[in-house]
Amino acid sequence: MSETMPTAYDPQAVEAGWSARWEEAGLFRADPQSRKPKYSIALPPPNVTGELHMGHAVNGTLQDVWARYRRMTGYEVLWLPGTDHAAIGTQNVIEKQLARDGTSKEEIGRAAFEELVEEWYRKVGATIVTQYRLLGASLDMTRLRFTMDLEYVRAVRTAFVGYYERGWMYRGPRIVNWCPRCQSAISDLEVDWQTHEDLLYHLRYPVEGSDQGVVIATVRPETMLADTGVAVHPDDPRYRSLIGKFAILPLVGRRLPIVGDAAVDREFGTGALKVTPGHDAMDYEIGQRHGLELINGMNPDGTMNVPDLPRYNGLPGLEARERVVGDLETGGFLLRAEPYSHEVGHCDRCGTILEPLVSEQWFLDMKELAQMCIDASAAGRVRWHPERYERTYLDWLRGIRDWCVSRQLWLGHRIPVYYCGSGHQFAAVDSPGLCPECGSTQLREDSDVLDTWFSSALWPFATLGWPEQTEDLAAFYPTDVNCTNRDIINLWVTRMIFSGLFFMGDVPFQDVIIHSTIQATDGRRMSKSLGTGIDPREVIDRHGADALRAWGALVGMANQDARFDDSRIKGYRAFGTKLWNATRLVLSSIAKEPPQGPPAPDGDLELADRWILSRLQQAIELTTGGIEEYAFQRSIEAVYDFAWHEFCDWYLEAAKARLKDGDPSARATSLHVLDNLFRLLHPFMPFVSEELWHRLPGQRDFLVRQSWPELDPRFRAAAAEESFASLARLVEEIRVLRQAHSGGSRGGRLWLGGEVSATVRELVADLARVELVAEPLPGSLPLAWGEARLGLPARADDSHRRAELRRLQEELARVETKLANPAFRGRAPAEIVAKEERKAGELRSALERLGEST
RNA sequence: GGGCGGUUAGCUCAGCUGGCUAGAGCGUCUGGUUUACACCCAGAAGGCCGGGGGUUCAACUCCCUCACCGCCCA
Repeated sequence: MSETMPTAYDPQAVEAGWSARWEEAGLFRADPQSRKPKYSIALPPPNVTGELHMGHAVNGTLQDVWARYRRMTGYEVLWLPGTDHAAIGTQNVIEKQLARDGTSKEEIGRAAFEELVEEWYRKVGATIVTQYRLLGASLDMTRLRFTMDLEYVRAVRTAFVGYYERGWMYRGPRIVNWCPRCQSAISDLEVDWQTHEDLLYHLRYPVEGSDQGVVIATVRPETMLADTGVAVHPDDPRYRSLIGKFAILPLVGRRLPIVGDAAVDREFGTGALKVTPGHDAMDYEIGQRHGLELINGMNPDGTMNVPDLPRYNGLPGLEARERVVGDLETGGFLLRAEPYSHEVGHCDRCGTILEPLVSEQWFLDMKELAQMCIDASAAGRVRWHPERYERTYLDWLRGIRDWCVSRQLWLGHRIPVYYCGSGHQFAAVDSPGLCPECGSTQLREDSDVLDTWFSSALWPFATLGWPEQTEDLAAFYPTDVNCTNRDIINLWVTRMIFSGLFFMGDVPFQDVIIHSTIQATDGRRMSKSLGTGIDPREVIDRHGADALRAWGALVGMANQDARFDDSRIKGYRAFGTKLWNATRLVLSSIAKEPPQGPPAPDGDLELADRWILSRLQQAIELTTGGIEEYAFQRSIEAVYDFAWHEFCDWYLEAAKARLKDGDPSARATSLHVLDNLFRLLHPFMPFVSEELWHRLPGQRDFLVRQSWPELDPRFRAAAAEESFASLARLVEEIRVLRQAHSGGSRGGRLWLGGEVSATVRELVADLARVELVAEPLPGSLPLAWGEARLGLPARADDSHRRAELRRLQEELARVETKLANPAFRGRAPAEIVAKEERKAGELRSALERLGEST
């Protein structure tokens, strides 16, 4: 095998073939009839608005780690892929494209627009699938889903009808966040708040039958045209006497009832509030309480809708503002305008300033659904990682408002509600031929579509075939883990939880993992428009998917944000090279005569063999623990350190000679360690681990079908670990000493005193590259960490030894001070005290050896 | 205004429930090629662990406070 192994590791060459081979072998196809325990994850479906970015790559990596690890620990795993149609997002992308071509969706018409949408879905959907394959994601591609699939559409309609029949889906005029550009309502969670520096206008409204007026303050003076009242706080002595009177609306002349309402903030502005129920959420509520008229003063495109006032009718918002302010000033109603900083809502898809607007929309009553979520959380049925995000979820649920689920878009799931000529209204999963109440065939379907999140909320079970009672649904629901970004905790995760509880009677997943947000190298947001975005494919081209994944797994759950760091990714590529070469070394020595089996714990093993097998146990424990406890950085570091700094740096160096001489225990040990190492590494770096594992002797299936390394306590060897550690310390001291005195990486004559086995003598000589001598040579240097003397050709000066003595003396003084403190001896655990005493002893003997005259 | 996260080596970050001389990768510097690997090997330098206070035998770690950076909600 080693003959065919290239001398250099080339990630592209290694990775190229494996995704296809894995998929052809059906390794990731889940079997609902399997008798193994089930483990499932629904991939958070990426939007088809664009290709995958670094955040998706990290998100996918984390899930792939669990998927592969669970397969190796005996589970039947389903990791289900798919994409989301992202109605408003996709519509915007296509509209921008049309605008670039100098046309618009209105110009080309609905049918042509829908064709463009279909084409877009196909193109981007295919790219996304390719990207996951490049990443090595072990998704079950035979179950690929899209939120606009026919079966999925049916699930969405069924869900709507389910809520409708429960009486929780209602339609009515309410204040919503209206985007004049998208010409659609959007939900509270889709509002992007930005600070604006505007003017706060103080306006005087005359009071009927009085020569005084009431002064109100507003930042949106143009909305006054739709004012239908003035409100003051009922306990405000400044205005109490006005309650029940009327103000006269300037420019319009409308009589405005002055009402007392406790919702008025006495501290804001003048403490008196103009009430515009059609264009402000709080005003709407005040209007409702006091029976104020509701006037819709704005068209869906944001222009003024005041047919009785031709001077303003049809003007765009800002122009209307200028004209209104000018006229108010002329009329003497404008007292002053002062700079004012406040938060203004923008559409998070297109950036347009949102207008609060009364319109007829569909709402989902959230009272009971929110309570179901709160209860599930209290019962511990959903666990958040990190835990603090549970509060984000609970805080939102406790202050929840009904969910506006209708959107006025050209693409998305049509609301399955029908109206007949006689005014009946009903919801139906399947398109009905006639009205169930009056039999009328004159049916009109509701023209609105559903919020995309309404359909995404069904993802964990709609993808498994719901509402049909499928085998998949029985086998794989609830899923185990939901792994996502914190931005969509409430937009998506919470809504999946109540949807699952309502329709399936169970939470959709037990663990929610919120991973870190990937930032650009300089800490800015990674975004295509800022030019800070990085395509994972570029990184894969440079360093390979394995390297990207190792880094992603390392930083994915470590912190709230993670900066992109090319040098670290590059480091994992170098790690791949290291493993490649270590494998070449081992293979070259065992190729002719492969070991017959694993090393026997009680067999004829040398010190180095016993040591590395014991260290392997530690590596298995740390790696496994890290995965189980959602702390992948511990796993990665454990595998990396073990492989590089223990196996390569020390074991292979120590065992090299024996390997070449055909020593059976060295061969069996090194093969066993590599085999285990590749298994441990496989969830993180699947390609290179698969490749190298396949090159080991014997029949090879696929790594993901092998069992996860298990701890074998018989390989734990505390004594071997201790002797190897002190041997290594001695070798290091020799290297330092030699470099301090003569430079160079070899040479010197070492005398070793005390009771040291021949094995250790040879190992020290070999690893430190010194010659052993029977007697200490005159003028040779003492070592601190062993009964030994090193003779070197050149003796420069004594400064290294003096520095070392000083360092050890200082350290000893610290330890002795601590031990001399009765409080320490009295209160610290005996174990800690004993440790300090041991340390003091070691330091004293090291000082004694070094202090000997030279 | 309320909440959350962060501040540790030149850079990017580890450091779990307090207890090794505070670590890693990259970078810098010194030395090294008897065939596993220069994407390498052996070393070194570099840190008042953001400031102040407290608890404790013991604080990077726990508590209080301040400053700065970032995010979320209103």
